[in-house]
Amino acid sequence: MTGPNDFHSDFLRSLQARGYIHQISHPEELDAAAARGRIAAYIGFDATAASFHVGNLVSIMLLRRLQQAGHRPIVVIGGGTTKVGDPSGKDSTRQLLSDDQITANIASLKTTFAKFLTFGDGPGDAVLVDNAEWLERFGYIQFLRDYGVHFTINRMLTFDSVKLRLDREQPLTFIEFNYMLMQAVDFLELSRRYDCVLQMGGSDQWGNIVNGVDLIRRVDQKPAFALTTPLITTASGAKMGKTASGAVWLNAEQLAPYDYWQFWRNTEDADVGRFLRLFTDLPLDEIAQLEALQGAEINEAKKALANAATAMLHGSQAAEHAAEAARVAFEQGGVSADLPTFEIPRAALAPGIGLAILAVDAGLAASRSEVRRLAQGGGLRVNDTVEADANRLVTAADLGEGGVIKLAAGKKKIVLVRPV
RNA sequence: GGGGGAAUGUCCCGAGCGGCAAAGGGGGCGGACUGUAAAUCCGCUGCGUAAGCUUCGAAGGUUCGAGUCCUUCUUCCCCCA
Repeated sequence: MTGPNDFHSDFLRSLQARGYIHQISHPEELDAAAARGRIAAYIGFDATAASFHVGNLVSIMLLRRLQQAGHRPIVVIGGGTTKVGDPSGKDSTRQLLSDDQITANIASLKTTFAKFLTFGDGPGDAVLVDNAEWLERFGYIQFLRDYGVHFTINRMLTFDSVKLRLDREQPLTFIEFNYMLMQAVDFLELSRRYDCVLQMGGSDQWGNIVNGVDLIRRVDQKPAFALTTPLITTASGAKMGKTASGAVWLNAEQLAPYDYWQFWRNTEDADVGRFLRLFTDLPLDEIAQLEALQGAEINEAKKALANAATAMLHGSQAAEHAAEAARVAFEQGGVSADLPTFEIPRAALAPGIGLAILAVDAGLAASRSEVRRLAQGGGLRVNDTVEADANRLVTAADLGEGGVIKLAAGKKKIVLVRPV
């Protein structure tokens, strides 16, 4: 939205063309710097969960674009800041995590970055650092003397993250109030260590990022820039990132590649082009063609999106399996071994097991009551036959094609029950 | 320190004369229509096969019966000092 329409650097041109830019602090200067030579830029990630979800994907892709343009991505994992808690965009204080949890989360998150970035010691290679490395070294008084002097309360009170809480008369704890200082110090530290000139992030990070820019310019008189991405929502206005089964995690253990593929396959028509540009490496002209498809044909574009996005995260083989499983399940009505599977001891089928119980165990529903309601509404199917009685017994006689029982809740949630 | 309000279905907002599993939204789920889309329409939305069980900030009490009345406590807001 902000800045000139045509940039000179490959990096910003690419971001512009693919829809990553929301705001840039000094567009011309940054563009010139990126056109002149290799720059280093960073994005910070908090370690509040063991896995990223699609909401973080824009940022991760942004670092990927940076590297593709020949620049150096720096991934900052907030081992230190996570201990403080970012108040941005939240109207209540988040539960603070223990050191052990944070350490475990960091280890888990690291594996995801390797799928999107090339790490190493070369000049364009990505590096990953944990801000606990420097933040934890500070003593309180030293921190206040070194950095506290550069921040006025007057100004801090004007930031959205703070104002939001105050306006809503929600408490903002002192520890959270300090978050923005720590993030600014991160940027300064990276500027000194890696000559990092740019911090990127979601639009809700603008205030935090600009603080770092100001700090660097003031303390070291060095260039520093901010760049934020727009908040990604679906065309119908919903926050992106929910499926039938919950959040769209990037870890395969928390969301199977099949479900990840399905998430992208179910993209709204109006979002296909935008998502292809943001979340795949497909060339822009190819995307333009896919985007131009009309009516039912746009499903081909959604498959391309699902294939590309899944391949990038889980590998091309996983993507092919997911695509094939979906093709068999949806276009032929059959079963594929790649569908989500639930294993049950063969012995349990002899006396028979209640359908409602089985459906809950298999993860199709949260409670037996829910299964019952599903059945009443005509949404429960066993081997593609609508089943109105959630209490009936499921036995070995229900084993169908491939020696499995195919349970479905609605048209999209399918689980194969496999006796072992 | 004094006075006044508020907390509801463990997703959110929000009604609730002492008989309430608790109005109404949003969201979510299912069905219909389509194209595994959107929009629209319909149904469902505490747990349990059922009898029944457990819910309305917490703990006590009054009552045949309490979300609803009383007491104490917790948290949040407002006004006065």
